[in-house]
Amino acid sequence: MATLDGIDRRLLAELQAEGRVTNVELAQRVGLTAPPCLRRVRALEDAGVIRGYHADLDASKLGFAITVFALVSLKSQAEESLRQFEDHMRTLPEVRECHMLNGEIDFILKIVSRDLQSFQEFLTSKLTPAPNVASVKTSLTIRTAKQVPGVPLED
Amino acid sequence: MATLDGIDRRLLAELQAEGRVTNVELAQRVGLTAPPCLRRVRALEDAGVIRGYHADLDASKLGFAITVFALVSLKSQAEESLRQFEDHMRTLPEVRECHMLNGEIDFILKIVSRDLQSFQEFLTSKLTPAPNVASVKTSLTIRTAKQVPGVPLED
DNA sequence: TTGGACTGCGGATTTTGTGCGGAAAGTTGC
DNA sequence: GCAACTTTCCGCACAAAATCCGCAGTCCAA
Repeated sequence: MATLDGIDRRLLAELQAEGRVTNVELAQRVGLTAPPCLRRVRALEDAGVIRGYHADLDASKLGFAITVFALVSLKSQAEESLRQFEDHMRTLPEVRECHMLNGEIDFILKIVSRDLQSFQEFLTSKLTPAPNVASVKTSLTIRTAKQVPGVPLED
Repeated sequence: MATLDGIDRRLLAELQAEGRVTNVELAQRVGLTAPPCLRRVRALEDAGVIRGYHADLDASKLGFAITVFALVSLKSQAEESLRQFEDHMRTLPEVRECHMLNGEIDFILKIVSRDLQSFQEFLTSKLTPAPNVASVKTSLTIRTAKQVPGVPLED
């Protein structure tokens, strides 16, 4: 956990909100000139605080109408079984997120698919028959009210 | 849903994976020169296909140790009640995502917090007492095996 | 053939990125 | 307690690179 000063936090907040600002603009916003601003950003990248940058795409405009959350329980919670399941999830492009949870649900998945048919095809041919899967409960997203990336730096 | 050709799709895939590539680099990767490449990107931005760009930050390195999924049921599913709840969620910085679901669970939330104490403070003072909330079931994330933004353009 | 859309080229402007001098803050030794 | 040293980081200057505009040529489709 790196030691960050106030300027670093403002840099991160700005870049999280608007990842393609120019360095000169960014420097103005945080009250620096461009060179030290760039050096700080590079340092944050090298330290792994900034993992990368991503375009935020409109899924519906690209023909991905379906977002589903799947609650998965496994038959065995042995570490090797968990790893094996996670490795499998990493190979499936429809699975965008895979989180291991406490409690009786073992994993939650976020799945993005083009339509209901291709989702069900995915579910029955890729997810449910995966080794060690005990149960899968899925919930379709009706609408998304909020979708903000990252962490709440604003407080 | 915009009409995209193969070059557009490759542009989007590249920008989703690496949102800060320079335009000249991007142009090379998709087989264009820089000016038409930039015009395509601008057009995709204007069309809303690209909603924006965001830095991907390491939550743990910034002191946000806790990610929680909360399954929320409301007392009333009237449209006005749903809207009211969504509006409230939009005001809470800890709530990073809020999706309305089908089935008996009404909403799923992704919540990011600094530590267990501040999360429980948030839960008992902000979420559970929110108007119209019937029940909240939370699950702590043990570890995250996969976290990929956006849509599966690679297929 | 003509219109429309898009590409590639050239060049002005802006941005990125590096080397260097100097100020501020913290540290060591006396 | 204080001076000298070290460290760190800023801002300036300048070179390299990318952005982004006007313009002319090209490729389809009507």
